Amino acid sequence: MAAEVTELRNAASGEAAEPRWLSSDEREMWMRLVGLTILLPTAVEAQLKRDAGISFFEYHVLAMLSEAKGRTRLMSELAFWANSSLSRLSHVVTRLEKQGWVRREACPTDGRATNAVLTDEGFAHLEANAPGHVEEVRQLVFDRLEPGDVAALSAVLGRILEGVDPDQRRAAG
Amino acid sequence: MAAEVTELRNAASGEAAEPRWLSSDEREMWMRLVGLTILLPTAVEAQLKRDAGISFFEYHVLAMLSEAKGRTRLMSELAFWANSSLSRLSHVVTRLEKQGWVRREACPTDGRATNAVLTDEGFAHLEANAPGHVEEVRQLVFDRLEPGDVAALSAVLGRILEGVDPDQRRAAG
DNA sequence: CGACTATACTTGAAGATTAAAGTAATTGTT
DNA sequence: AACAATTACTTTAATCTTCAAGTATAGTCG
Repeated sequence: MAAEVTELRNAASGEAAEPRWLSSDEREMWMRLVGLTILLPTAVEAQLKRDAGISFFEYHVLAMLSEAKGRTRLMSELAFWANSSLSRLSHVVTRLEKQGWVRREACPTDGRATNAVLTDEGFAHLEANAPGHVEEVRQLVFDRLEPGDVAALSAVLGRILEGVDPDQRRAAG
Repeated sequence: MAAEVTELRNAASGEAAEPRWLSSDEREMWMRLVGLTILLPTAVEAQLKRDAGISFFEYHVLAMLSEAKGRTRLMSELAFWANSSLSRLSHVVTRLEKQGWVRREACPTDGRATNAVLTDEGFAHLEANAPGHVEEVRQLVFDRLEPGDVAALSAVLGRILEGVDPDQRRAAG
């Protein structure tokens, strides 16, 4: 009975008795995934910084605004599309406002809310730098994929993303 | 002849005349990849911060040290394995040193170089928190993959990584 | 209607990262 | 051997992000 208790101890509490260590193939994949999460943004950022004087995150914020109708989004919506906390976004929008690329407007229907609006200057800056950016993304990513990889990768990434943020809404910060 | 010149203008300079915009499938995949590079590290970090009081990057540095022979690596080697600039690593090692998890040693064969060494306390801390970390990685990533996904993903990630840092050595910072 | 809680941000300070210089040792050059 | 260039970091300062509060408006419930 004593042995049984030992064996069941963790199972009953919901914890695995023995860690489910990664196999060497899994470990290899994980190392690559970790490397990618650091190196890919860094590489994309280098091009944008050099050619557009802007960070990847700032570019992405402008891009998400440019696609919204009226080039306008609520801060909280924009934060979601930019994978950002509200706090981070607020600081960045302040900077973008100073550059004249974004403007804040009070939301007419909700007194608490703020709309971020892409200005014409902001749109022009985005438009001017989009070709260089997509070319970089192509060279770094898509030119290295084979037919079928896009669909396969997209599906796998989608499944991982679901778990990373189940309710699809990032917490406040 | 005038038209011909126009057509060749950019081709000759090596620039694409018309940007190679992403298709909607490619765009979808890119958005997911961008989301992953932000959300996955954030999620992993949350577990480590909560349970180990350590950042993902710090954990990774300790892990890369633990696998080296003598639990020792040159700063520049460690920076490579941690996907880090030397500057960033230097700051982090200073912090880890203050916590007693890492120690610096002069390299005996090269007066310019510094070895980072994982202390027993550092190893113990890593050992204590590794199970929780791998369990989180399993839940976030591997439990969501189907058979064959590991090999396929690993291959694709490997190809992208080659382009992101062709010489496999990150520049100094 | 009035308190109470929740939502939607904004702000200020603390902590981390990046960028630019600075230091020191080593290697290559003549 | 002397000098320049390179390598391997470290350090300082500027920038950015996160964290913890703070503010104001909007719903909710008695």
